[in-house]
Amino acid sequence: MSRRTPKFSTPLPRTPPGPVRIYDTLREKVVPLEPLVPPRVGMFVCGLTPYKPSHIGHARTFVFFDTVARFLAQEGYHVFYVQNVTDIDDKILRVAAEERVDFSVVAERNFAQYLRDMDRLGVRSVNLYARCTDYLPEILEQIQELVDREMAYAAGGDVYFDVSRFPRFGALSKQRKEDLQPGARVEVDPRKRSPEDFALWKSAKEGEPRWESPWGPGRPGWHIEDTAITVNVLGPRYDIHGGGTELKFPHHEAEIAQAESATGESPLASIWMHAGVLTMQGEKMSKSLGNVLDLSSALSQVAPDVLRFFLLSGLYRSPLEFAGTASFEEAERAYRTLERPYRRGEELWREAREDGGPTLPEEVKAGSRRTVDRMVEALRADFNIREATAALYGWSREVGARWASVEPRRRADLDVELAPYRFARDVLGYFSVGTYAPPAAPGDLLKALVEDLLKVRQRARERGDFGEADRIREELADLGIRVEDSPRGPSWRLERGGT
RNA sequence: GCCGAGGUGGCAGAAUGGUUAAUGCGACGGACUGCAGAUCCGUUUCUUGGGGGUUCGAUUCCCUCCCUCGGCUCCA
Repeated sequence: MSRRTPKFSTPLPRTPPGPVRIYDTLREKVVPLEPLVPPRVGMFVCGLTPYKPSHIGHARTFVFFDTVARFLAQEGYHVFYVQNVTDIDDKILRVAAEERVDFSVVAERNFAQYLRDMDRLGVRSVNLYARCTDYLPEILEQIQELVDREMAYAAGGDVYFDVSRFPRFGALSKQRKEDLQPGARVEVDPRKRSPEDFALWKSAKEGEPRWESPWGPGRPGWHIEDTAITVNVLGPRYDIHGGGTELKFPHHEAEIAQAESATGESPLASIWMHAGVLTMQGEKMSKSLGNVLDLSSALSQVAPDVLRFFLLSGLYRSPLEFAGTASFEEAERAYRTLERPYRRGEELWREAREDGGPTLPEEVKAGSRRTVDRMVEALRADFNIREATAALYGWSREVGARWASVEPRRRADLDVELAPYRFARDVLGYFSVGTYAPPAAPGDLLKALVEDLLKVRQRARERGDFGEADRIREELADLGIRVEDSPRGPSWRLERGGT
């Protein structure tokens, strides 16, 4: 596949080539994406530590980077997207100890749940989920390399990275060593030579899981797995590193220090992307603060497609405020006003004639193309999803009037009119993610009964007995069956949570 | 204290050194409908946190003050 080849099942208007521009935290400006080995793009995003079920704050980051990967693929890049899974760490051990089970039970249970939730949200672009515990040889090798180069030192079974040997430490987060407040939030380990040093290897305490190492039995520190994984999977340098903004310091600084010291190559990642946090009542949603909404609870309150839409609203770099149910309700209304015309268009497409070419006026075809162009341009400008969505709203107004009529249509025309929606579907994941439970799977018996009732109602309407007609409609509504009249006759569907 | 990101209409939330500051939600009016819904059309509200500066012109650039959020070794 060459660059710029659309991946769509239906032809999409060609958008003129142009670079994707992304804000790079390290350089503090928007820079063009220039892959090291075009058209390949290597992308790594810091994954989660599955010690608890994940929440909608995590989902924001991962839904966003899923969209990044989808868009880059749409732009013709061959994306390889890696996410790590920190399946061994202090908190997992703590939970495992409480439950009296092996740490892997806790990690695998929560990770499996995470995968199910991500699947429901339409996150499907990750090519490799790399578990820390699957990379012990690579981790040990990288630590050894750092020790050999005297960038790290062993101390009582632990191994620490010597930050004083890496002057660029702090470049990403713009922190100067002297400005840091050691111990501001976390106790300083007395075995470190300097407070800013960080652990590469932690010696095993009594009863803890352990792996053998030249420094004694223990387990990897928090930061080392990511670079051991990326150096081996993506190489010493790669194109995009993503993660939540709160990981900038110290985690991403540590990654840079480790990888660049171990490989001697720089920069580790060409572009550092940071997704803003999800806040709740003005505070970061955080597992440790406890102000979290678990993904599974969220998905019991709101349809997955609406949740995805909500998480993608707003600029990815800014904080996104979650105001509880009100946020979901507003997102739902906003999303459905896009979804309704899309569904209508696809329905018309299914009913349309297959033969013949497009008959739409040129300005309609141009309008469709302009809309897609505007969406592509918005996404190329540092993933402005909001602007891309605004373009789709504009297009919805245009097709809304045409699609209200009952004239017969051609598929070729509808392909043109649907192109902007299909772009949103494929790239942003709108309209393609699960909606409320039974989408419309009424049994045959129910179907027959409802259709019969609607015939009775139609006869009542025809003889002007609107009282009876409305009564039938209301009674059906009470049963969760929604009836709507249109020039094409009545239609009905099961409401959310309906029969 | 230090670093970073922000403060835009009733709400959410974009954008730009220069015509009337997107878009959505809400509200109001109209068309369509027996009614409702959906759809379409129109209206509604901000002069862009306070102050100062640069400029022919700033919401957009600079300075300063106030406030919010994130980070300063648990965190997506």
